[in-house]
Amino acid sequence: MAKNLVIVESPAKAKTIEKFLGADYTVRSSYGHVRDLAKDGMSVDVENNFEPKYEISADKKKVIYELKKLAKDAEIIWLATDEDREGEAISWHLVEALKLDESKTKRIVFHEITKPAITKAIQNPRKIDRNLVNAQQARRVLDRLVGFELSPVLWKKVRPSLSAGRVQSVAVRLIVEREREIIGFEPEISFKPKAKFTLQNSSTLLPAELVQKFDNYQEALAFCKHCQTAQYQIENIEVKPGKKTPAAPFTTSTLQQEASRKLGFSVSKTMTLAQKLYEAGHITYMRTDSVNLSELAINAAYGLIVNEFGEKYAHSRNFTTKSKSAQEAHEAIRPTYLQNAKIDGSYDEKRLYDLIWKRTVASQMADAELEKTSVKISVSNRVEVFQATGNVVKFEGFLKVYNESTDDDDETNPGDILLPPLAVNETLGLDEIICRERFSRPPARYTEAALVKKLEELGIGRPSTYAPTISTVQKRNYVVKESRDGSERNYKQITVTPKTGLAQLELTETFGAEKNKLFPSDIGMLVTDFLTEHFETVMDYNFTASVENEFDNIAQGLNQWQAMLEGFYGSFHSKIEETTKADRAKQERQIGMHPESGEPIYARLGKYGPFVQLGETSDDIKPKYAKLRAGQLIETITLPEALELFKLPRQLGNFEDKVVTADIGRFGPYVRHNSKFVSIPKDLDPYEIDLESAINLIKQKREDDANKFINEFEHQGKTIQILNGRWGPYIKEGKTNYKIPKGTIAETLTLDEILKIMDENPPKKKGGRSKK
DNA sequence: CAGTGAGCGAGCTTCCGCTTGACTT
Repeated sequence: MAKNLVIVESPAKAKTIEKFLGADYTVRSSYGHVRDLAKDGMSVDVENNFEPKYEISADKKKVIYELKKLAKDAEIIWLATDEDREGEAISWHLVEALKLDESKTKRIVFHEITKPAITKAIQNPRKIDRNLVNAQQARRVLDRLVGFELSPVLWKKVRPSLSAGRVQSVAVRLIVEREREIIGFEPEISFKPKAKFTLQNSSTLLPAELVQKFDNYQEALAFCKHCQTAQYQIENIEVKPGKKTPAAPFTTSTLQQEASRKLGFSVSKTMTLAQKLYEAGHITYMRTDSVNLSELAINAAYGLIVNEFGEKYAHSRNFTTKSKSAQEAHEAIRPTYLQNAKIDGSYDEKRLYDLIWKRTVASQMADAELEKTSVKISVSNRVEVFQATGNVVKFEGFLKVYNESTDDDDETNPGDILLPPLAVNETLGLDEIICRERFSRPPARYTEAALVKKLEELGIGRPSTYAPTISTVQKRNYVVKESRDGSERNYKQITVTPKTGLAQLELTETFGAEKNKLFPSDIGMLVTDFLTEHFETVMDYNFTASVENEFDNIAQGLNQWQAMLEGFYGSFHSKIEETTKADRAKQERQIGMHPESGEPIYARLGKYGPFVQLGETSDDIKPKYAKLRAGQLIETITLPEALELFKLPRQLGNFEDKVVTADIGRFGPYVRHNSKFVSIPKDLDPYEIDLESAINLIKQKREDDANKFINEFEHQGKTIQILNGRWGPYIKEGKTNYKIPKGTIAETLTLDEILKIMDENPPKKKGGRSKK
């Protein structure tokens, strides 16, 4: 039995460290937190100094059992959890849960998994920092109080099963407010002429853009008319050196952003892949807020760059974190072995690794040196000037391997834009002017990764919670991630060429198309409004930052954790009591009147979601209802859109003595006949479809269903069918489906074989994990 | 599965941060 037991948080880390430490050390993992506030109820005694009730988490019982056994026989137990608030608390909870003897327990910390770092840590043990632990308890208890007191208010005042919390509610608020900025946005129009000039000594054309812009069509037209006969001359040429510095190595947040922009990965996909890379030993820990690289890594990068690209490409640097909330318990995300430019793995794992490798190497490379040339071109008898810009990369430096993307625009790569040789006072000829109407753009909707970036800037959430938070707000239906088609609009354009003269055109473009963006739902907007009205403090974007400040004070021993909670809870709880007496939150808007009947039309949020209502509820006649379509909001739906909704369902006529209707449901347009549903394909329209096409669809569906049938058996009075489904053959008994194992030939299965399969492949339960 | 939109009421829902798998689609 080993003399020493070392406990870390992650099993992959344990494996690595064990190799460094040798036979006298057993290294095990706690798998994160082992104890938490008891699962049911508040488990915080607010009457009694916020006494927390902790319990060993259900999934950690076994871990604790194993660790207890090992601890009993060890001479020294080294608690090597992460060096941050949560890590310190894990160590303390381990002491409590394992009932460790303080005299044989030591606390050690290291930020990087290298042999010198670990050896040094072993030589410098300390005691558990109780102040830091208390800061964590304050954080934990505050989050429980906020979440478990706010959520029930929502159940009563809005709808059951909703949730609110310090992090998720602010995340939703960001999306709601951004949407409202977009709704209220009035685009400003402008006209900015772009020209191409001919040169005397060269056949290449010189592209240039007017520095000024016009804010109405008449001014733009007057300018373009003038340009037909104007003289053009180079007024001056300015050459400015510039440089570009590589971005810092990846943190969780920047990795998520770049993987989203460059590879199109969702935040959770990035994390799943990174976890795989980490477990395979390819990269360092992937949940980190640090941009720090170990000395070992910096040296390895230097050697590699000198070797690969030459000495002048190498530039060792260490980056400092901008984020104030960073706790920096780990290194930045980097390849474990930089010499491995390629690894084995799935296609996406390789792509993510490649991104990490390039970003890390580039961060240790020289600045790129650029040269920006700016040429001003005067227009005779006008004050406006055209400008041509050229960009030349004089020395590519880090750009040789990597260039960071931005959210704003597609044109991010500063490739060379070469200008032909030019001289001051040189006269130019006009080849073409295109002056098109431009519309200013509203702020962009958040992508998942852009939301993570914003949350990090506000200090809200941690690397381990960004991905879960994004999935929570979607699970609660506060937010949907969607792609939406844009709409069309007209724009004016004036073109001038020497040959064809001046032409005025009216053209169309699509705008506002969105891909994988976050949109708020009606319920998300309602909950946000309700919470901001009653709980301004918690919903404030600075709430987390200010409580973090107080946690820091506790960690430094300047304040007592219960005292801090007392200060918060008093006013918070009285707000809760107050709100319990407040009115139910509801969302209702009168859109207008029906143009023929004069009945009022409302948009409302009901039990089953948002809908429009035609007529008053109090009338003797029942009002007519229709559900809102995906993408429509109570806040923005218009009268014509509402009228359109009432046109469905349409009765198309009778087929086989049963009525045929067309409507749009959750899964898109459908035709219904004899309580059977048939999807309407994209090329047909539920508003237009006639009885004949609908009958064809029904007949087609029947034929498909007939092909679906493979076999049928009777067993104990029940019918068991073998059917062809979307994912191959399956067994159907009543309403339950059973999977058939791969490689089984469904056509020849006997009843006995089928019963055996049904027995071995029980149907999955609905609604996720059932709790005991 | 996609019709619903009144009311009653039992029993339930919920937080954030650490970690992995075990799941489905």
